[in-house]
Amino acid sequence: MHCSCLAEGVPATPGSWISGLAFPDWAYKAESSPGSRQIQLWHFILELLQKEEFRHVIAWQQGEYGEFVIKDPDEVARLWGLRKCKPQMNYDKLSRALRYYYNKRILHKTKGKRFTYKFNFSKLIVVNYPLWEVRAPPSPHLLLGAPALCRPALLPVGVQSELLHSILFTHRAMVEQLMGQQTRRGSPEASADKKGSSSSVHREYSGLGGPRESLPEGGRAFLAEYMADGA
DNA sequence: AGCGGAATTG
DNA sequence: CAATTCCGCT
Repeated sequence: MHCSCLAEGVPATPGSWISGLAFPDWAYKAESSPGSRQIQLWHFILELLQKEEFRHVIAWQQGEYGEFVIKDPDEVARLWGLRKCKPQMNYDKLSRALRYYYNKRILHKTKGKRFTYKFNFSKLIVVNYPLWEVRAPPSPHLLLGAPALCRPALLPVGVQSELLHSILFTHRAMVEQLMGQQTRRGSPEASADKKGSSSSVHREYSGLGGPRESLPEGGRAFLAEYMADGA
């Protein structure tokens, strides 16, 4: 169904990992056990954030990389309680859970801004994924790792495809907003094919710095970004 | 609104 | 182990 990533013939040594390329620490521990793991709050947040039908409930803060605003705290709490079968959930409890993420370095609070938090995507992220490429960084927030651009990266075993999906969408959405570039050709999104085949996320990522060269080695492209803030 | 300790839970 | 519940403090 998915994950042609690891079966590409490249020896995927668990633990060893192309130098300099990594997900944030917390991205590794999503669903360690096969299939059956309880949904995590940050995962759920990411999930809501990537669907535009919740734009009025929770959304990325334009201009700030990784920063999001909970526009309707009660509704988010209700949704979260629905997912976890916790009808007594409210924003007070949910926010406590979010606060536990501070120490875990997953989130931190944006002081002064109401209901505003920020993901700690502090590290370079490079993903081996079909037909994805990001080029020249017009924004001061984005520094493209030139040496990393044309180097293949393996997905670590911990990162599951679902999470990968979320992170990819997260990146695209945030990059778009950073560029002030809501312009999409046609109608992308994962609307059509969420499940199905491995080739579900085919989207030409153009518009980031004009015309590009063709993709390296037969359809494989690499997404490379630095997140703005440090730890 | 936001923080974090403490006890509890599955 | 990641919340959930409760709550006193600022």
